[in-house]
Order: sequence, then structure tokens, then C-alpha cells
Amino acid sequence: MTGFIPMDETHALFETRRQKMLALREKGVDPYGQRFDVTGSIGAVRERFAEGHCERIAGRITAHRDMGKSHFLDLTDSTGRIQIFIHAKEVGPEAYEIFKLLDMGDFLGIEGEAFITKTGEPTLRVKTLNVLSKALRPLPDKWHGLSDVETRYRQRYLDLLANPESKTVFKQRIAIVREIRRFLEERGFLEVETPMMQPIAGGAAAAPFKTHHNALSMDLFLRIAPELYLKRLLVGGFEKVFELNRNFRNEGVSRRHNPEFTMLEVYQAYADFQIMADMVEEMVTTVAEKVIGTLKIDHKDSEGNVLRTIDLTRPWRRASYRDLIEEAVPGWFSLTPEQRREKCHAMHVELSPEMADFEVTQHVFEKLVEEKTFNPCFVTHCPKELVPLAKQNLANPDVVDVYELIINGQEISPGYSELNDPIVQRQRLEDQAGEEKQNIDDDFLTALEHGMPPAGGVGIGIDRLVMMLTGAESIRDVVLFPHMKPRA
RNA sequence: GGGUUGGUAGCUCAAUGGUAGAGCAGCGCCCUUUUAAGGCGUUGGUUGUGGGUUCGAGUCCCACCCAACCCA
Repeated sequence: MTGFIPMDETHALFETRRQKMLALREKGVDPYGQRFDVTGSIGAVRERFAEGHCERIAGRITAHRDMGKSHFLDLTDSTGRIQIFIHAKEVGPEAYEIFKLLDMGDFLGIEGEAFITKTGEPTLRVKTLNVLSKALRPLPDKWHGLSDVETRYRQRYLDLLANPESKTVFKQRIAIVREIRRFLEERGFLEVETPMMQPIAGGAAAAPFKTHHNALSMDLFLRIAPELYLKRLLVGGFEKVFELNRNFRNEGVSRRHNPEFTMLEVYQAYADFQIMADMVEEMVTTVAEKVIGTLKIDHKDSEGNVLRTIDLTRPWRRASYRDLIEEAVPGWFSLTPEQRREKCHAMHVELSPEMADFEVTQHVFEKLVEEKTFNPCFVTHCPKELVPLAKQNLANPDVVDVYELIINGQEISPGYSELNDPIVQRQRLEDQAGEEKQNIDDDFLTALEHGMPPAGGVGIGIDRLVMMLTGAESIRDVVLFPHMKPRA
């Protein structure tokens, strides 16, 4: 079912709980309580469990086993679950009346004495109980959980409560981001913050979101990349900088695209794309080992069968764009543009008629190389038309000194020897802009004209990196609150 | 944008065109050591929305909404 239209407030399940909430108030109990000082987290209490000790814990009621006058409940917090035992005679009639107004999902703080039940379960015998929060809506089924993907995305909090593996992925994402920051900071990179609202959305080719600044009476764009500002910092004397934050692109959503996504960009003065490739290789393997604990990442289907295992073991393959295409389609570069179109037809690679020849080649690359490359591969020396912000190769001016890192059939990270010639840069941006000259960031070009050191730069799409490392098949499984159309 | 599949109770799922059901949750009762506790009973539905075909539609047809997957 859709699961999203929430039950309305007259629904019996809601009304029953609301009445209990009101009954608590009538007894002088605030159903939305205050600070509750615990002696430890539930995990810690379990860890040091000793019969006879008194503990104060807080958490959600996640199970209730009713034995008549005695009750066993599970209390759960972020560190674990513990059983508590409530007996009518031991807590007294007043507390027992309050207890009867509780439901699964309510937050409870209790003080109790540790003991072990017959069945060997560490348990706290409740002495006093405090209502911390009354849940007016039921939580997902304790046994079947929450499987409806639409509800999992729209009401992520329910997914996090019901599906521990979902929570694990997000904790891994957090750890990945943390380890990336640590890795860069240990190497002397400074994390900077540059504008998310830009007068001209530069640094990539993508449709921007538009907004408006009232006081300044000007349109602004949410950034599609931080690149042009980070390069201004290279001009300004910052030599090793990075930014790890959100970009916005006003394009479709798909398994691999969310309109806002997290990007890492790193720039290092006096370096080149090869140095940056080395760094990315070291960074990703370091993060994988620390967070995932292995360099062999299993990707599974919905039934849990391993579809493929991505092997991150170093050294990663490096091969030129040209060589990889020749590998996939021998003789490709000796064909005429017409022959290439025919070849595509024969190979069932669909083309649109308006594609330029370099785009036909790029399409072949995407279909026959990128989508079939699962273990890491640095694709180097791409055609210059594809990359307007990188240095041309000294030996072959038709290609640029860049890599494109492919893992899991997706672009994970581009790396450049950054173009620092302001005259060439202006020309390349003008060629790319075509008629739309107003999209050229003159302030950036002015900055370049003051001198930018040669530099290596990389971008890493964090969402796709997390997908690759956690085995997620959809970006929505690694973004806490993915964009969805409103239900109503 | 196109194609395919799906949307039934709070959750997880059933239901040849012929009375909309089960388990869990809820509610009531029994039970003082349970572990998805158990037993007995019971409430709960505009079957995504709107039309149509039919004696009769959850089921067939059309349009729309939302989602997943594939394609562009």
C-alpha cells in the first residue's frame, strides 16, 4: 500500500492513544516529560549488568509481554535493548495505573534493580517509572517491520526504527564522511566554505535551481559545483583546500540522481591529476578498510544473493580513454564518423541524430566501458571537449590531463590537472557556452588572470561513493531524506 | 518524457467478475518469570482518486495521482 496518507486523527488507534495521553494528564502526569538523568545507556547497563544494582535508564517501549499482574517490556535506545519487569504490587497502585496507560512506542524512564530471570534474561525490576513521551501513532509492526519503500523514504524515521540495516547504512555514511575529513586534515588540507548561492552557476554543465535575493534585487543560483570558488582560493594563496558539502542540480531523479547531492572537491597547488589519483586511491581504500573493514565489497540483490563483488585492492587500473574504447571496440578510432554510427547500430548502441562525433564516442564509452567496469579504473586523457576546466595534454592537445574514476559502473570521481591559463580558459568557456555568453563567470576569469598555481583537483560524489561502499543500489538508500513528490 | 509492475485494515500480506480476509498491533477477559509469550473473545476497510462496462468490480476498460524498475 501507499502507506503515506497518515491515519487521520479520528482513527480509533489514534483516538485510543490520545485518550490515554489525556488520562495521564488527569492523573497529574505530563505525557511529554522533562529531562531524565540516566545512570547509563541501555547498552552500558547491559555491559556492566550485576544483580542487585540499581540503574536508571530511558528508551522506547518496543515489546510488551503481558502476564496478568506482571509485565515484561523491552526498552530500547540507540545502544540496545533491555528487558524491564513491572509488577503491580511492587510499583504500587498509582504507578501501575500510569503503566496501564502506556503503549508500544512510548518513551519511558525507569529506575530499577537488576536481576536475572529464570530464562537467563538480564532484567531491571521497575521501582519507579517516568513517562517521557506518549506516542499517539503506532510504530511499524515489530516482526514484519516496514518494507513499503515509499513509506521508508517519505517517513524515514519509521524506516530507521524498524529496519536496523537501514540505520547501519546511514551510520556507515556518517563514518565515511568523517574518515574522509580526517584523511584530508591529516594531510594538511583545509576545509573551506564557499557560496552555495552564486550569481552564475559555474564549474559544471548542469541546469541550476534559481532563487532571488530581495534586498539586492538579483537572481541567484544554487551552486552546481564549488569549483570556481575553490580555484579563487588557490589564487588567494590557499594551497591545499577542500569542501565537502551539498551541490544542487535541477535535473531528473533516478536511482543514481538526487537533485541535491554531496560532493567533495579537493585542490592541491603544484600537483597534477596523477598525484590526485594516487591520493584518491589511498583515501578510498583507507576509508573502506576503516569503515567497512574490507576492500572486497559485496553488492547483493533484494533476495540477498551476491550479484558482484567489487575489489578495491590496490593498485587500481589506469588506462587511457582511447585505449579503453579500442579494447571494447577494436579499430574504433580508424573509423569515419559515419562508420562509427553504423558500428553503433550493429552493436545495438542507440544514438540520437543530433550527437556530435565526440559525443558518439562518449556514448560508446558510457555503454561499453563505464557501465561494464565494476572494479576501480582510472580512465585518463579524456577528449578536451568533455572537460573545459582541465589542462590540455602537452603531447596531444586533443585530450586533457584528467582521470575519470569508474567504480561499480558509475563515475565516482573526476580528477584534473587544473587549467590555469586564463586566456585558454576564457576561450574554452566561450566555446562551451556558445550563444549563452552571460553564463561565463568573468570574476573567476579575472581571478585566473591574477595567477593561479598549477594544481591538481578532484571531485568525489559522496552519495555514489557511499552506495559503492555499502552495496546500496539506489541513491535513496544513502540519502536520509530523498526528494519525493508530495503525496497529496 | 516512454514502457513495465505495483498501490487492499496502523504494519506484513491473502482474496476465478459473485458476502473484502489472515497474522501482528489495538480493545476486552484469563494467567506472578515471559522472549514474535500463551489462551478466549472482539473492533477495525470509500480496496490510491475519478469515470466506465456489468445483474454484480479489489478483480475488466479509460483517465489521473504516487511509487519501484527499465529506457530516453
